[in-house]
Amino acid sequence: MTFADLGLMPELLRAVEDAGYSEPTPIQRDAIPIVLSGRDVMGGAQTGTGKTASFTLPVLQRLAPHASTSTSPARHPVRALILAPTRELAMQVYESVLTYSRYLPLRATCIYGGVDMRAQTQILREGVEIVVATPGRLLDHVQQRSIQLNQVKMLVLDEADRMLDMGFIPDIRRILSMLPNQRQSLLFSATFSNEIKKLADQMLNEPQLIEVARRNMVSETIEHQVYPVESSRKRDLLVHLLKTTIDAQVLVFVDTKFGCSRLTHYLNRCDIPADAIHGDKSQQQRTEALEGFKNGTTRVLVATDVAARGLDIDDLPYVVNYVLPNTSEDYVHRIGRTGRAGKKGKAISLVAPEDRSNLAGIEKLIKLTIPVHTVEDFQASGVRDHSDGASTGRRGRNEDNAGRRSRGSADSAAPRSRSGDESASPRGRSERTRTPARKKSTVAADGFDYAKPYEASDAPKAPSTKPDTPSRANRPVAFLLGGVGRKG
DNA sequence: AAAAAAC
Repeated sequence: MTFADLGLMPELLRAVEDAGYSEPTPIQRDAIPIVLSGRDVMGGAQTGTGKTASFTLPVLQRLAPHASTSTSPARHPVRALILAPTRELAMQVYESVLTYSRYLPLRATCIYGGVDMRAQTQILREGVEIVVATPGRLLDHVQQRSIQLNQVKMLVLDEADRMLDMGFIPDIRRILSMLPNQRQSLLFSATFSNEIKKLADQMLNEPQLIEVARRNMVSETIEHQVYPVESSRKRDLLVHLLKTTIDAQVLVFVDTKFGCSRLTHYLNRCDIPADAIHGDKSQQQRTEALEGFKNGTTRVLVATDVAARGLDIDDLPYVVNYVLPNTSEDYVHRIGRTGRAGKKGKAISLVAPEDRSNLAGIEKLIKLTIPVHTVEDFQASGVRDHSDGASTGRRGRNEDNAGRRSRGSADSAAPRSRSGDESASPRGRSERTRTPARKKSTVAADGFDYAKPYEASDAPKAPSTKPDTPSRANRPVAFLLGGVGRKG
């Protein structure tokens, strides 16, 4: 199966070839012919499946008959409107439009907030056939009369479930009310909640349902890992992982904007170059941060959920949940930044005892019991009801993850940590229970030898660790990381 | 309970 078999025109085939693609992905195979036929589409697909091209390509082809080299604005009315929930996502879709429209005289632009309106207004006045936008700024332009939507014949709602979460529904409704009823509408969503179905009912006309991935499924190329750790030790565990097991680019998710900045600064203090992206940064900083990460300049990007959805980063091998997301669905989205397009990825979650129920919810959603990994001196107990201390133990089912917390007898079934740690912490202690004393094996669960000296530059300058040891270069890692028995 | 999105 080739792109030509899907009925795409030569101008688009050339652009696809230029971009280096030869074979359509499943969602492209399903969606492109249907969109070309003019039907409405309700599309469900996990990210990294080529979803964006599955609508940008046929949209461009549908508009191609209207392409014009004329400079008259009247010859370039807005014919296709694509809405996305975040600015970065809008930009990404816009880039896809640019990539595939290079051999067609169609004009496109991207409209979003946080930047000066005047340049956008100017481009809109000159006329564009395709507008990719976030809802707020689009409405702003509508009010300023710099854009007319009464010629829109194609509407795409990307990441519709996210739009719902973000309370965009009133904006969407307002925008819908300005569009002609005679139009083709495409709605893409990672999940099909009742809310989404309701929106689809109002927005779509006899839609064809395309569901490539089973709902709420996660890519099978992703390896999930859980590291049980007290909250207070998370940052040092992360530093440790970044210096040992995480040997490549990583996207680290946190729960708040403040926490995002704080963790980024801490990593930088530990000589780990890291950048941050969150909603309180200027749009320029956001754009630059994402750019640096996408082109590989930045190894560690710390992000809020602004980066949780849809962002397509080539070959991202690691995602870390420094804090578990608030909803299980968000876990699916976050980790979907890795393991894309059939590539392998690792999703590492640092889980504090208080996040236990959250973890259980995630495991229930993804129908997987995530193997627990431990690093000597960083582990915490009580993260899972009966399997704490398990190293890479693969437990078949999660049948009894819930409702067993009062059963002290679970202890006897608790597997031991791979590092030979026999004193795995008993469950049933209060949360303030410190990590109990344990044997000081120098080789950690991940095979990393703590006793081995390492570069001075690796030393974290954690304020909580005692900085008064003379020769930094010869200090054992465990000590540097504030480790052995410090909290015993 | 936080994040995102218009000024």
